[in-house]
Amino acid sequence: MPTHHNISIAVIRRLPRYYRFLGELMNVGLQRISSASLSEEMGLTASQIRQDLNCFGGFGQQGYGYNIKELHDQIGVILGLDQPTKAIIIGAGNLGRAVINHMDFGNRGFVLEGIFDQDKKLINQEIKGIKVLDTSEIQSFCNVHKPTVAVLCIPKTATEKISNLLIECGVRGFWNFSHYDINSDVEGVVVENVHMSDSLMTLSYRIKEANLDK
Amino acid sequence: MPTHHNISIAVIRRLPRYYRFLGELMNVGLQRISSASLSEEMGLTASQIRQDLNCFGGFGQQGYGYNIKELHDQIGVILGLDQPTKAIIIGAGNLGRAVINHMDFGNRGFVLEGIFDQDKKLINQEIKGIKVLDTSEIQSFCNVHKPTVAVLCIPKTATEKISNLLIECGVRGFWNFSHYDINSDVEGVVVENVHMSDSLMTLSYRIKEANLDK
DNA sequence: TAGATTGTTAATCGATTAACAATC
DNA sequence: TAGATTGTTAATCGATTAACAATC
Repeated sequence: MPTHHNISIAVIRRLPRYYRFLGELMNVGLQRISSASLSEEMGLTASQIRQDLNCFGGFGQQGYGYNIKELHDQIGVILGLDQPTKAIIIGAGNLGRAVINHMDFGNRGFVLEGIFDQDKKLINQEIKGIKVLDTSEIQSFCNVHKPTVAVLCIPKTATEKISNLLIECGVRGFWNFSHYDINSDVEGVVVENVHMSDSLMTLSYRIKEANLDK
Repeated sequence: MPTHHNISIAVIRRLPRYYRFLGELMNVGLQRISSASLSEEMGLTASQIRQDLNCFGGFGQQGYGYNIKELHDQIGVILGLDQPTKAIIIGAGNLGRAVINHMDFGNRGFVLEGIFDQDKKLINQEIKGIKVLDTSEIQSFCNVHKPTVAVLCIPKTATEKISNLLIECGVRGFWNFSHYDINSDVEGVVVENVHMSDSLMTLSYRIKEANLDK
């Protein structure tokens, strides 16, 4: 079981990308690949690939390269995809429903166990076989099911209050789609802020810059 | 008009966050703020804030700090939010519809002008007042409307072909939600890969790591 | 064995932080 | 003027890249 500490966030953010590319190569039927070939495939340096992988152990073999399936599966284990983490989602509006229907939680290391909303029209509806519960039931649900992670698809005005409640209820991680930055000064609480709007504005800047010369 | 070159991507990615925080402070009715106060608010160093802002010019005043509204609006201009870029969206499934309904394109520097899907059941439906067109009409639509950006909410299997078509049609930027990495070796084409799955797997890793000691 | 390619150390590069003179 | 705070240069830190000995 890999228990590697102090891995930089830059490396961690590249892991899912390695996982994805190796998965493709696997599907294509390839057995082995060198860091040089993979670097060409992925558009980064062979050095970086070897450095990254060596944070977690020697997966390669001198003179041979890396076994694609083995490396793919190992990265899956490093990411924790084999030990599903219990998750709930707060907010079943447009975005929440799209996340529920679109995301393959099972293959990303999570199992979705609860959906909450405050809208009376949504409560008791079923989405992907899970019944939408009233947000007032979050606390009692958490006491029973003890989810580790909450996906937040709620307006920014509600995020601070809800995230504090959830931390009290034992939630240890947030996948946060709201436009509010959760500041997790609480020990052991992890936040992944998605901030789609920020991403879109970044594109706006870069489009403009790319066309300055024209 | 700001025409600043060679700004690092790290700085650019912080701009929307500054914009967001300054917007909040503005709404609260504040007039001015020092880099020191803003750094506390945002959880980064005052040095970094001053460095970042100085990439684009001297917005502050010694002994006083920054005028919140002025700085907010300037960053908006830097991001290009005042000159809306024409966009189309390809894919009106769960995710596509959520993006259309949920994203405030108008306040993020874009105007959504077209929606495309290949599903006969969706074609001719209206979403947010825009009629869904068949993907076969992309080319003729682009000839007339000349959109600059395409939002891709399609499966990864379709992404390479569609993105090549769009580049031929004059599209210069992609907001890509598919699990395929568009490689924009084409001069002047900008890609913002969203990769929600990667984000989720990153959370899986970090949750696991944060709880190793337990 | 010879060739290939890793794992790992050292060098480089870039980004962040600290310091302080300039100035409002 | 004195105090505050910026703009900017210099120092530090960390991440990426290059190089090469180890080894399959």
